Amino acid sequence: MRIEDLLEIRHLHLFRDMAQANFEVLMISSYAQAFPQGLELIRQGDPADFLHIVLEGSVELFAQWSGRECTMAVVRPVSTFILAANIRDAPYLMSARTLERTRIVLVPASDLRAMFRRDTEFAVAVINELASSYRSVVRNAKSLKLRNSRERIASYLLRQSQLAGGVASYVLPVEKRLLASYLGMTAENLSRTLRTLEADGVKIDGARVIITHRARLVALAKPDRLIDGPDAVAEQNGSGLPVARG
Amino acid sequence: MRIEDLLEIRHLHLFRDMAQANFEVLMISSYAQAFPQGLELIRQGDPADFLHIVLEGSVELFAQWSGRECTMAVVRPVSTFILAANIRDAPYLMSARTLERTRIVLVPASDLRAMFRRDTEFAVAVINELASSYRSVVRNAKSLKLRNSRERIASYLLRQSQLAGGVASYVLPVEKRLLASYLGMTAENLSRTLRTLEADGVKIDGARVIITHRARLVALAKPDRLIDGPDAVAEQNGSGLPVARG
DNA sequence: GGCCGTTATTGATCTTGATCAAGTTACTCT
DNA sequence: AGAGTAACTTGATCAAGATCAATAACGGCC
Repeated sequence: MRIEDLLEIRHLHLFRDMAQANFEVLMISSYAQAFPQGLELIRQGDPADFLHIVLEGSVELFAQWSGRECTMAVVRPVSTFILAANIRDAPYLMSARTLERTRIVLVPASDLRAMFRRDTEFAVAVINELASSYRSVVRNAKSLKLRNSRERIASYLLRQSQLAGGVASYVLPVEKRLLASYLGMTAENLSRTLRTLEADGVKIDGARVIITHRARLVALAKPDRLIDGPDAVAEQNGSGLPVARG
Repeated sequence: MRIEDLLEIRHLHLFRDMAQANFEVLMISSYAQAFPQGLELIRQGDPADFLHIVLEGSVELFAQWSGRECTMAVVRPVSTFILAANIRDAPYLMSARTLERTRIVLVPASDLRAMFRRDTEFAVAVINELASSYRSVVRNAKSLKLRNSRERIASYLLRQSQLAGGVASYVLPVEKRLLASYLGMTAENLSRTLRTLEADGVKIDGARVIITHRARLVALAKPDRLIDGPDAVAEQNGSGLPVARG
């Protein structure tokens, strides 16, 4: 593995505080690998052998049931995914596929499980990471159960604006098809609703979002810090869609 | 606190493996308290000062937004809830109210956070608890996004039957109103759908469920271990509704 | 037992969102 | 550049589920 990769991984909350020697032990049995676009990295139900760290590219986490499929999250560099399955030594609950050419580091799950018994700082980091992930999914479930699709779209658009620094205009970080699935609706419905949202203070031009009347959009979205954050770690791990850039 | 309460708490996965001395440290600053029915124990957004352990009774976890409300889980003895908020030292994402007279032990969150730095076995237990809770919520989100309400009801009924030991007849462990909210639908819709499910192998008589043609119900529910479990810890913590008794 | 408030059911209607079916635009690949 | 594919949009229709309204059943409580 490259030196610069090791440094990036070392900067993750998960690995930041552990002893250098222990970090090296973990990394010695890990390896980086590049995957082409559209490759299924993980199939739900498979045993969780490796913690995955995305170095470059992006990965979609999705779930399947009875011939249906939905997007659960998109993971961007540099962050880890499916930590919980590794820890429980249980089958993956989600599948994963690359959205583009992606470079990933694979850390053997057995080494992880051994390590947090030996390194307290690492154990604490794992605890914090899991607690954050848990809270992210709870937020997500709240949004799904308490909001209708119009409100989910509005709050998503608003949150992306905040994450990009409060800008009024930005580009959607993912395809609309995928966004629709993430928000729990069909692509057609997203498209239609985006159009009707022009009356509520946001204009869509292709992948570009322009907030024309923030107050009106806020009145519709009713953003709530207990659903929409801010939550420092939520956007870094695999529990949300990636951040938009202005 | 009573000796028998301490013993029950000690048997929880979370506290089972830690050193006795450390357990006592945690318990010395904790206290048990009884609450009447219908009391709001926690309001979402409040700072997470205490880990809650239910000794007797039952507690509903619910979420509110914009005047709407939905049930997220029901916690039964003996188990803990809102561990993640305590760990993150962050506001509660969910509210909690007693469904009946309930006895609860409150453990100061600051003591918890100090303790998993000192006791590795406790840290490992916290890691396992959080990983399980995370997976439970993911299962829940999958069910909400991939299944329609008819399928959610069918799989819920089937799962309860399994949890009660594979019995063909059992009593619903919660009010239908609450079940409807947990499953993400209105009470009217649950009522109506339950009726139409008679054609699919399950009969409802008040709170009693009688599975008349299991194969037919299975064909509709398409139970999936990656959504419906089994998952040893899921039912013990605050991530699911309680288990039915036959 | 009978009263009262809550929960459950049932029916009628309405809204939201899904589905089906074209079209159009955008992107990729050679 | 142009063909081919995939993504997006738009319209028409349909189905699922919500809402509103009224009644029925249940569960505590004196």
